[in-house]
Amino acid sequence: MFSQSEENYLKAIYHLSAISDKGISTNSIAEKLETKASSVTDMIKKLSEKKVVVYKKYHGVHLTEEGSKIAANVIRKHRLWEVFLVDKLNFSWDEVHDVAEQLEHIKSPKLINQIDALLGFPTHDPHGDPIPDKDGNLKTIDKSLLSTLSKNEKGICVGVDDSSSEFLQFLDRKGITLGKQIKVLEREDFDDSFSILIDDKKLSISKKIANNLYIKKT
Amino acid sequence: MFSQSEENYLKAIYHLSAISDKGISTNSIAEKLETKASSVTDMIKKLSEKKVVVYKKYHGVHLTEEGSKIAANVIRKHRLWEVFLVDKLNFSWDEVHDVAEQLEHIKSPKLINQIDALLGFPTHDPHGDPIPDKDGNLKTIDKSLLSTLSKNEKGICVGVDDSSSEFLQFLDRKGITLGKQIKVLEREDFDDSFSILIDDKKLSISKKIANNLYIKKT
DNA sequence: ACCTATTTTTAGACAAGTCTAAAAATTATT
DNA sequence: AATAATTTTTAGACTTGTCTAAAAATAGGT
Ligand SMILES: [Mn+2]
Ligand SMILES: [Mn+2]
Ligand SMILES: [Mn+2]
Ligand SMILES: [Mn+2]
Repeated sequence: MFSQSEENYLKAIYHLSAISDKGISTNSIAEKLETKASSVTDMIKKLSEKKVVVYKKYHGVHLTEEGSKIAANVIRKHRLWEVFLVDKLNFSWDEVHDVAEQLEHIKSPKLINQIDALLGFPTHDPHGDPIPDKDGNLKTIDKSLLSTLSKNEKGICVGVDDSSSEFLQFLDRKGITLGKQIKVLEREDFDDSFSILIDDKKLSISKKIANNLYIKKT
Repeated sequence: MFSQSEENYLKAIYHLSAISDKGISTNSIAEKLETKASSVTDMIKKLSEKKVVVYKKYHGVHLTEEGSKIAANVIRKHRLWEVFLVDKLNFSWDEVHDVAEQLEHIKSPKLINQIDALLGFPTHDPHGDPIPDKDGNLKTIDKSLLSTLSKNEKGICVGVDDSSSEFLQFLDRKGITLGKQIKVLEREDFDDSFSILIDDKKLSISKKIANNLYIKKT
């Protein structure tokens, strides 16, 4: 069995692995978990003992097959709970993360399978992130950051890169929610801002926003 | 904020207080939590520092107003989650306890209030135990152990004293579930067993069972 | 290749929660 | 009231997970 803390480390390493595919550095884990590098080194040794990560001193870690499965399962639980909170309990997408961070550690296979069924076996969480299946496999859909679209390209909002409540509430205020159709009217080379069309309304989108919103081109 | 462990101690003391109303002994807490008396003494000191129990060395503890509220709230969460598991996720009444034991420690007022609403503000858990309201008040219904009924008395099954899955599964096999009408046909003085009528069928009930099943007389 | 800046690991400490074994206090028995 | 049995507390130790400060290794720049 793995402790809450161990699960959080595995999850962090899993997420970091999606970007770099090299050994995951001690510092990057520390930053993600808001802890100190020395704590990370300690924990990594323990996880290495348990055969869920491979550790080469001074050269970072990567997950073993088993470690990867455990991490994917925690992420599966996290995202299913997020869907539950939004679909069944009227939470908004910017309120779910902290609660899911707790719920993801509940140990009961039946519980999460029943939640999965109750929700109709959803494939994505409220932020557009894919939900791993029971074996830990997850299919990534084809999506692009808004910032990579060119003038006149169209698409549907399918996800966010930053799930902070500040960003999500900002999107809410602008009327941007997942599923909405958008079209790029203009790219401003000057400040990398965008002019887009959404709900038949023209909207100005800063560089920062464009770098955190995923679009599925149509 | 209170840790998972602290919450479990408060809950144990709360439950023990329902029976004795004298100072709760170190040993009884240790037994309930399956830990050692020395560990209990340590924890009690900490809880006393935090003003949630009153502690007199060698003479046991009792909850303060605040401690009682915290305990009632944990119990409220435990029982609401149990109802959720049975009503919404097809758990049977003998499967819910261990999962609820984990879920009761999730910290999110909104979460539990929404669960409460989703369930239609239930007043009792699947074992017939009352659910405390938001202020920690709980109304006890008038119920008697089957073992206290006399010949020809009638009533409805409203609760169990022992919630172990062994006992609950035993009741299931006998066809005894909450809400069912029963009538005492005979009391055997020899072994304190009972002969009862349930679903128009005659059933023999041992002393042990009669001591763990609550009836609301009608 | 050498020096410097950065990253990572080690060493030692601490808080929370638990345990065993021994001492102290309470309660029960004669 | 004295002694025996039981309960409770203390003392010291251990585990998990964390931290700070110092040492060691790596990576970068000239
Ligand atoms: Mn978490
Ligand atoms: Mn999410
Ligand atoms: Mn219960
Ligand atoms: Mn419980």
